[in-house]
Amino acid sequence: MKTIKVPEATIARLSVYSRFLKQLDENGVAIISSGEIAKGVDGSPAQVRKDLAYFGEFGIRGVGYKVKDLKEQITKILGLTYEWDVIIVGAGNLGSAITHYKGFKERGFNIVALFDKDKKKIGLTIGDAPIYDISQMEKYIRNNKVKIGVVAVPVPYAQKVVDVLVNAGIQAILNFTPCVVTVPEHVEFRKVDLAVNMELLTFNLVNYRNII
Amino acid sequence: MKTIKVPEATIARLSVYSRFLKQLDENGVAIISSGEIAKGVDGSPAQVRKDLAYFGEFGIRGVGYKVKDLKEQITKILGLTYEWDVIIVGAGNLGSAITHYKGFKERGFNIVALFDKDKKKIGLTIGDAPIYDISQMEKYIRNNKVKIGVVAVPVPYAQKVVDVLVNAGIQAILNFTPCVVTVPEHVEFRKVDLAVNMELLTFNLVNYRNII
DNA sequence: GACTGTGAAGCCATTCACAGCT
DNA sequence: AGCTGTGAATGGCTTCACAGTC
Repeated sequence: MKTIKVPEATIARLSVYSRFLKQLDENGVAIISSGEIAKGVDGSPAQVRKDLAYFGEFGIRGVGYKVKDLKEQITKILGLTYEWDVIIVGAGNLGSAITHYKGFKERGFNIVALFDKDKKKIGLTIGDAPIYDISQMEKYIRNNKVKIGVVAVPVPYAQKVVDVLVNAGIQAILNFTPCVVTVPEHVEFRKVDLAVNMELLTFNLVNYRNII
Repeated sequence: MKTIKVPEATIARLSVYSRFLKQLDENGVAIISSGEIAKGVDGSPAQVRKDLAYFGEFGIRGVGYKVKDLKEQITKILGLTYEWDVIIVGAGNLGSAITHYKGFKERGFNIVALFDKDKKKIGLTIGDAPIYDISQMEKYIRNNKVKIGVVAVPVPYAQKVVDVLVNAGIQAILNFTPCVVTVPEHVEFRKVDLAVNMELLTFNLVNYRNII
């Protein structure tokens, strides 16, 4: 258990390195330098080395990194040596898209169930994942010891859904709803805000590029 | 035209303030302090003031900010006084979810068309937006002077799609494909990486919370 | 008295540059 | 000679604390 603080940006990059290394490994590349990693992920060599240095010495001086070893180390750091069961709350378009998203299964995240309040959807499946009534959610989380929940419901329900998740003992939440929700300290929480990303684009267009 | 550099994090927060102010305005709130904004968006009062100070003096000392005025100012800063036409490349689950996403239309982003290579999808519509053949994309962008494109295609096609967008004169790209793509300097580019967000959660679970 | 606007301080992340291995 | 690992320097964002205004 490390005590020094690792920047969040470092973890985000490790995730990207890890995908890149997986590719390299599949293509039979055995050794790679920080400079080549940097090129492959659009970063700087020094940053690649610094990021890795938070967790140990994985390279060979004068040579580089063994692709297979480094990939495994990062996989372990990111907690991806296990598969994670994930539930999705909200079986609308976004919930459905996330369920189908290839990137999750590839990385060890299994969507095991969706929950919705719309009676017409209950009993259907999306991909392999069944849709259950939201009233069953708390029990399901407890029985199956689900640790990760994704929230993809309309804004007015978000806080209520999060409260149920927390109450059921979920450990981590990824929220796609564009509103502020409060979560107790002991639950990991992240937000993906699509509108904010769009508005970062338009800000730059009008302020730095004289569009319109 | 400002020359001092505004942190990207500031813009992201402005986007959130702006939504919060819209709510307040709809609820008839006329004046608000930086402290109350901070509470509403889960931030700090000093940060709210600093963020706003990059763009001018919008408040009244001893009083606070006029909600309506501030909302309008931020709307202008973010470039949201216009409506933006947006096209989506990839009419799969993700493209479809983004098209339906309420948060975009509310903020002035109109999905005007989708493009796909699957002949079975061509001619269908998602919401109000028609799906066209990808071969028509370049012409469509030129004719309609579309400025923003969203990329939601499988990894192997991402770079090719981006090249076509750039070539057609698109100004900004929001990319949902989890891979590195290169874009020329003059095009605004942002990436939303769902797997990275998930892995930030699992990293924290295994490293700081002893899960598993 | 209350709240904004802001220079200064503090903190955190990235980049530099070089010592240490192979 | 080549590349990693890392302390030091830099740069940037956030927080502090207080002067200025209503």
